[in-house]
Amino acid sequence: MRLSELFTKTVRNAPADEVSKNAQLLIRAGFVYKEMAGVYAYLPLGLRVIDKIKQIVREEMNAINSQEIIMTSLQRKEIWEQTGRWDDELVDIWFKTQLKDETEIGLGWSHEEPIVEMLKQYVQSYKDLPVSVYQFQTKLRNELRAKSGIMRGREFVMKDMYSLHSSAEDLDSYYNQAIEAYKRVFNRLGIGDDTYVTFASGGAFTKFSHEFQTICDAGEDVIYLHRGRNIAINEEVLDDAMAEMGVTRDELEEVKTAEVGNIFNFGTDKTDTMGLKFTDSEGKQVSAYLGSYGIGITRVMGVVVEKLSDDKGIVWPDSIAPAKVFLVQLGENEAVKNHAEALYKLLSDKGIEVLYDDRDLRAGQKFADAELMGMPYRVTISDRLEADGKVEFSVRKTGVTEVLTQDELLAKLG
RNA sequence: CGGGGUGUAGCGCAGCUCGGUAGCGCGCGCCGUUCGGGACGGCGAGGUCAUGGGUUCAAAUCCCGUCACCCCGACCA
Repeated sequence: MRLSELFTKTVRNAPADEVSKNAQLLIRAGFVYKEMAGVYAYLPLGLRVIDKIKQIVREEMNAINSQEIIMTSLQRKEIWEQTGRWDDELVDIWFKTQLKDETEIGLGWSHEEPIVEMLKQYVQSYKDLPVSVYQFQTKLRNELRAKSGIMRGREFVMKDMYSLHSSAEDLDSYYNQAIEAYKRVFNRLGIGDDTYVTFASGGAFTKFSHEFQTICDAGEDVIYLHRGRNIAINEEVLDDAMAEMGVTRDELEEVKTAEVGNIFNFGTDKTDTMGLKFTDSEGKQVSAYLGSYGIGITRVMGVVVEKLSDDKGIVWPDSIAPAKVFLVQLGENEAVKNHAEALYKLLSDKGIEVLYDDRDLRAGQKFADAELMGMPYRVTISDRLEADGKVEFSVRKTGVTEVLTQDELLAKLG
């Protein structure tokens, strides 16, 4: 991608009404555009990040035999009335509207009920189980107050997965597979070290659910952490979980976190009320066991920006950076230009993504933009280096800079 | 939803107290000099002063309403 052709541009000042670090940096760097409070559009660079996060999640969900689908945003009132969750008293974040014929409908803030309803049509026998489906969906929630930039909006992208099983044991086993898959996801996203599987409040079938909480000052949750034993507990279930795990309050460290994922065992709670039954091997009708598993895709993006940026801008991990290399061409000298073009082509042909700064700007502006946008590596080609055909290689995260031959560069990027 | 604050050019801001035809910086366009850390000079474009009403000879400025946005709190399946 050539910066000369990219329609977005960087700006020095963030909008005054944007306070959160993630939104300030993402807006300044041209990754997102604010449509209204809590509602952000994703521009070319931001979309690339979203797509990469999705792809990592997709690979890990596919690896545990889940199948990707897309449910709908428009949802039927009747489905939600089955579990009582159409009620504004119970769910206060509904966006509701109506069809031209005045049929009341809701805009999807979650998809548990619709998914269960949909699966009723396909699950009749124990032979149809287990089944796991997931989707990337734009969730719409009428939050009273949006805040923290893209970390808590009224419209956001979430990966939600649902699994149905013929027994509690089978669900447990899958639930544990999902925990491991989630750990791999957060490791690959570059926040694994600070992300903890956390005890949170459960439901009718289990004492606890599990949240994936990432240490982050901009987060909204507080958890209690035992780093040595790798135990994390949400404050809402602190007493119960401490008893369960045999730890005391003074062994635990209080930290601020952002919830980047959660998994929940519904047992047969929802399938009972919604009537999702299958025929077991003895010919009896029984309710299926349901698990649900979420990851906030756009929230994770915000958390990564919050955690990994520095005073100069964003620092993307390799795995989700819009491009691996920010290629800077300094000056309009023919030889330099040709060299930069050739390197752009060479790297691109090798499958290395390059953001090529071919704009006619001064060095300072290009370097400042490179740092703001946060590609993992910067490669500079200039008059000064052209004599011996070398390039400058700089690591965004550490700032370490060295002059390399092309072969050395390729080795670094390989 | 309670409390507080802010709306003036694409972005950041001044002007409002004390009414008199709207200004600065960045960005943008053209010309020239510059060119490895956000250059400099010259010329130029760009504004229903959030919005509706009121007061007045005259409103960005004063009064009333509305909307939007931000912060704190509450809320967060």
